[in-house]
Amino acid sequence: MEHVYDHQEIERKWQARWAEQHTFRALDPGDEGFDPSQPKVYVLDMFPYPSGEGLHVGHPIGYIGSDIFSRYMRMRGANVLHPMGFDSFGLPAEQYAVETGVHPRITTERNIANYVRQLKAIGLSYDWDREIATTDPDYYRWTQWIFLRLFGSWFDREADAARPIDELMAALEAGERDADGVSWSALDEKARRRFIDGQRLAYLDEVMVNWCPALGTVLANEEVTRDGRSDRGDHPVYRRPLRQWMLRITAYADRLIDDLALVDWPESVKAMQRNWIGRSDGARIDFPIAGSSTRIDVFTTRPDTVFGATYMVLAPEHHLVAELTAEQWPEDTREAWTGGAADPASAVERYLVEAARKSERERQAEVKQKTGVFTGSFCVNPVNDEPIPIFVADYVLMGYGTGAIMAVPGQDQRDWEFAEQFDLAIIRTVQPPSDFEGDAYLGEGPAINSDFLDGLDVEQAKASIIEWLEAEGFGGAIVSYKLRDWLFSRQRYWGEPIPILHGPDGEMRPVDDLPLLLPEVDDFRPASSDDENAEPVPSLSKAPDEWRFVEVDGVRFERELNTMPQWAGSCWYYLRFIDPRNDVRLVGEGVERYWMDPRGVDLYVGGVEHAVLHLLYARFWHKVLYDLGHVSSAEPFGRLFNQGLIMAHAYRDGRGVYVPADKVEERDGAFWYDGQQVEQSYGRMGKSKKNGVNPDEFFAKHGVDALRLYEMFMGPLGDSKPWTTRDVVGVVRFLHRLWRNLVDPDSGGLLVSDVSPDPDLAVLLHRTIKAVTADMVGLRFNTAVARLFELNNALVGLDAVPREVAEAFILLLAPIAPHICEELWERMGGEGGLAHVPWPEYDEDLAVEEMVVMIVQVDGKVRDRLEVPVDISEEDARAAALDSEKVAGHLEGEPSRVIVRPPNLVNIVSR
RNA sequence: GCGGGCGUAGCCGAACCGGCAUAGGCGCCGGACUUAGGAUCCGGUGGGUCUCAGACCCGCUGUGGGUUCGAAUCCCACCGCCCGCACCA
Repeated sequence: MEHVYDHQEIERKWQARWAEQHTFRALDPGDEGFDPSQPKVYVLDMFPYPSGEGLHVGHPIGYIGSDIFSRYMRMRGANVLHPMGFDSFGLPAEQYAVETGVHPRITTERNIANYVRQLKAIGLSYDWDREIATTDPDYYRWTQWIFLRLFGSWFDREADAARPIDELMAALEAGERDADGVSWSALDEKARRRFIDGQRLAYLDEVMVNWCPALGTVLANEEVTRDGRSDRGDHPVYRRPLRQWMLRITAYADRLIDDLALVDWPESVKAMQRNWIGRSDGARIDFPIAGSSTRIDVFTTRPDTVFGATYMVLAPEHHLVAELTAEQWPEDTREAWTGGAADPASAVERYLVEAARKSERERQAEVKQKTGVFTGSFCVNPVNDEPIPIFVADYVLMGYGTGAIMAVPGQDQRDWEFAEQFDLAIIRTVQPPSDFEGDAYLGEGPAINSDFLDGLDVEQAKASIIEWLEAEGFGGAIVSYKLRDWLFSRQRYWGEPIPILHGPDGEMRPVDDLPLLLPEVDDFRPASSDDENAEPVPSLSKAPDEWRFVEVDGVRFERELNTMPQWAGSCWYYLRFIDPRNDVRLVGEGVERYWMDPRGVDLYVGGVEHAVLHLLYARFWHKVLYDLGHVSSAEPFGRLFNQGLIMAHAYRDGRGVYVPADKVEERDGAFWYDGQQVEQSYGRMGKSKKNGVNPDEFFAKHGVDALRLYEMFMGPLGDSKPWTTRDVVGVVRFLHRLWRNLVDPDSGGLLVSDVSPDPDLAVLLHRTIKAVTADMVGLRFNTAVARLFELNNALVGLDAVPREVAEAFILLLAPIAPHICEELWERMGGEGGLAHVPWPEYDEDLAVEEMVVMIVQVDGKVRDRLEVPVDISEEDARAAALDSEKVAGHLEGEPSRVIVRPPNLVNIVSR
């Protein structure tokens, strides 16, 4: 028994050979050996952040799936680009640096080396010559370059596209455009600059941010917990305005929605993106203030209900709050409206202080209990001149619509609740059905109490009132979005420096000499404080003065000290893989067109957690680059696939402490660890739950091919499913069985001969080729593996496997379990490895049996099975079925009908 | 509340178009090999009945309806679960 399957030696041998021979190098047009007649396929994984913990077996499932597809497409002859790199800027390395003083660059390099080792151990067929890291200056040089394109562009609404800002300036100077209604020639230099800077796709603006003094940085909304504390470290987070870099993603809102029609993505991801962008069509209505030129502009999706507007609400941050706060309470002010204050100013003041103290999360947690206060002022309903009291309440958000609403309690549940609480009038303007029992009525119905709208249905009433508003100058149809511009600056060290110089007078200049390297600092600690009023201080303010200050034309400029968020590098990395060493361009034009035109990346595999942010940001950048002529496809990722998570059971003892999952035993329907009963739970695999499976141990025991097979065989690639160590033995047996079927254990010689397969085996082989081929394209690797199991089982006990069968089998399995297949292929005389050996073809005639089983049903129940020729005629099938004795026993009298579907089925209807 | 998706055996799952429900794997049962085996190999595995190497019958895809000769598949209602968003006017 010398010649058994030794996975370790085989893996070492073939992984070394792939590396040596650059087996998976992707050839570009013009490269030696490049075949322009073949189609191109760009297969991309979402590149990882190289964390210090390395990979566990749950991580690579998507990589294995995309690798199988890549290997399959190579065998199909396609030119395959399948690269890997690292999204290596980010907080953990910086945090680690704060704790240990080790420079993030060192940590990052170390972690990347470990990741590369682990990924290579899985046998993934990346073109490692194209490896990139977002922290590499040769890479982030181009991230900075793209930022400068954003800075140097504006969004032309008429063209619905970004254009270089020089073209805007030329048009202004030529008098073809004006600056928001003001003639260009009427503006001084500073005003002109302010206007231009306000038009850029990358611009500075004062916005509300999540400020965490303890961490010394602003945080993205996703980094703040529901109770208004920092996700990392659980520190308090405050809302405050701050001047920050913003990217004008909102200009692309409609294109980001519309172009989802161009891509083959999961419907759920498209839905999430649409939802995030949150387009809603409605109207703006301006409510005049009596005796003033001021108007309150509101956004509503239900302009048809305007006759039912019984009060107004401004968000606490609304710019008109101060102006509309009256000196004294009007006579008919109710007690519930005042908050118990002596005058409107103090009531509003007190309310604003409270509202500001609350985080957005806290605000949302108070959905049940509405709060608010009367300003003492009224506006006028333009449709009927009724006075309407104006309130300030934080259930209206400044960030959506206009930050002010007309409240229509009759048709809005939130307004209803507020109205009940504050004793405000409720007027229904849509007639609910007679059996309606709820509060606010949101459904269809004829308009009532609405003057000239009465009797119209909702859609007609909307159209009618919008026409009226436009005619009378009180507003009109508008569109509102939930999407906001992208807050792009961070006060962190470990990110791309923003390449801008600030001069006196607010002048900004781009840094053209890229890359702008991160300066060295002694201390990576962010400026931390427990004072909520502390000013945010970027880490780069600790850079030496030589870096911070630059003299340009005799004037002292200061460098921008904020860095970019982690999303920046991942917004365009798929482009750099195409041309990773180009030092004159982001990506060469010819190769970019070859790999990206017309649908972009052909298969993009990654986790659904990136459904919105990464994928939306990347699409935005891509569209800007497209508008400016740097890329040739409208969308970056033509086909997206989300792999499912590998889940695992975890176990906790009586104290709630996790115990090692691999040491837990099941007995009598309960789970036991070390003599005591433990409780089972289910969730993501992870170190803290002690339910992770170490890949190194797995490889040592069963091998990489077993891991790849197992993870693909568990179930559909897109589903989340539980890791069950017990089940692994199935694929291990499969591999040993395969080896035994082809290799003589005594001599090590091949059990393969040049005989033809018998007809049954030939049919099975060709059916398997057909099925596996279809599964490869559809990424249904679980069923592909099942088919290969069947074929393998059919070879058991043969004295010799027909060569034709053995070769095809190895080729079919090769993308999934490449190591054992390379070894067997070589032993069978194949030369040069099998990465580019043509995929087996099936013969449709051979995939069909001559005789098949036809089922005979009586009233839909199977009563007999008959062996019939595949090409049986309808008449013969009917006759054979009616001839069946078993059928006769279930028939009384003449059948009323006979359905014949040769050669599969005959259904006899007795009734 | 809104949006997306799912429910098949003891477990993971298969079944592109409506046509033999449960392929493949695990587990379990039996056998072989063996000093032994939780290793490996071979066979069986929805339930029931009988005259038990076989035959016959029945049931079955979360629940209840509908369409159809025929439904896991299509339609309606309900129940349960997962994911995302959520005071978005």
